[in-house]
Amino acid sequence: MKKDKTTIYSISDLAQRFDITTRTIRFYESEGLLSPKREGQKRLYSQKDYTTLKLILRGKRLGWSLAESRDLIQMYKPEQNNQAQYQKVLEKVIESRERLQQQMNDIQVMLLELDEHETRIKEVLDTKRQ
Amino acid sequence: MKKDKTTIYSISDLAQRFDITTRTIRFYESEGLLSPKREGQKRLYSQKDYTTLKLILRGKRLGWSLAESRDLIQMYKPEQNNQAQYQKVLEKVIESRERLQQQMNDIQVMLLELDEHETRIKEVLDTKRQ
DNA sequence: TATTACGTTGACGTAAACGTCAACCTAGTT
DNA sequence: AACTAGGTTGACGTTTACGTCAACGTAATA
Repeated sequence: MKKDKTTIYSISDLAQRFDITTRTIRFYESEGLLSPKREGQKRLYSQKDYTTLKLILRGKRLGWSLAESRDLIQMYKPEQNNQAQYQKVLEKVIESRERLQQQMNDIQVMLLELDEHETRIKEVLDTKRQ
Repeated sequence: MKKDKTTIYSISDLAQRFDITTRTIRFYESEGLLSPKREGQKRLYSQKDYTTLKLILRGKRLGWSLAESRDLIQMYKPEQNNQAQYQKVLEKVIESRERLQQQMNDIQVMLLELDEHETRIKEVLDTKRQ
């Protein structure tokens, strides 16, 4: 079963696939990050919802707040019809990109420091060995 | 005044330079991330403390918890004397690197999606213009 | 000597992001 | 009909990372 457009997930389905709790998923909805269809009471998640969740969790791994992820999600929604709206979205794109580039930079610095530290340690271990 | 080894900072000095509050700095100390010298009651921060703070804030920008940053800081301390300790540090180095690489990957995906979205929007704006 | 600047230690408050019940509904199975 | 598996909505609790007082100390300056 691959991700064709008609695939539908239950809440526990998603919880399992992403290794989070159903409580978390409902919480994201209450915060305006998700808005699944309903069948009676039960929530039905589409492929789009799945993608949105993936985006949220990616954001979390990068330390983005739910509010920030919600903004991103809004940005990707095709509700913007007039020119002014588009301009705002383009500005948001730039902001997000800048944030991500700062994070990239931070990561590179951290990786460099890790490398240096590793080298130092291995040198100590080597000299000890003689 | 550049960063020679003897430069000393007051708490409000650091707060200004990093644009955080003194409360925050004291909080980091209470959580075991900093341990400045004292002059009577007053805290005196060395160049090492400065560097540690920089590391903490870099971690924050990447969504690392204070506990994680504290582990990193511990890792960089030259207290480890026996082989087993060094081995543990090397493992930690690997873990940290993996985490950072995951984050790098997440960033690249996000940047790609931003690019695609920007392109789509600009296409719409272009076709509208005709 | 009084004020001002800068620092200190509690103690309590708060926002974000959930966890943890409890009480309930519903559809299918024994 | 009773049970089980999954789902629902509150409501309250918890952790992290600080903010916000209050009450006090100390050193330099007016």
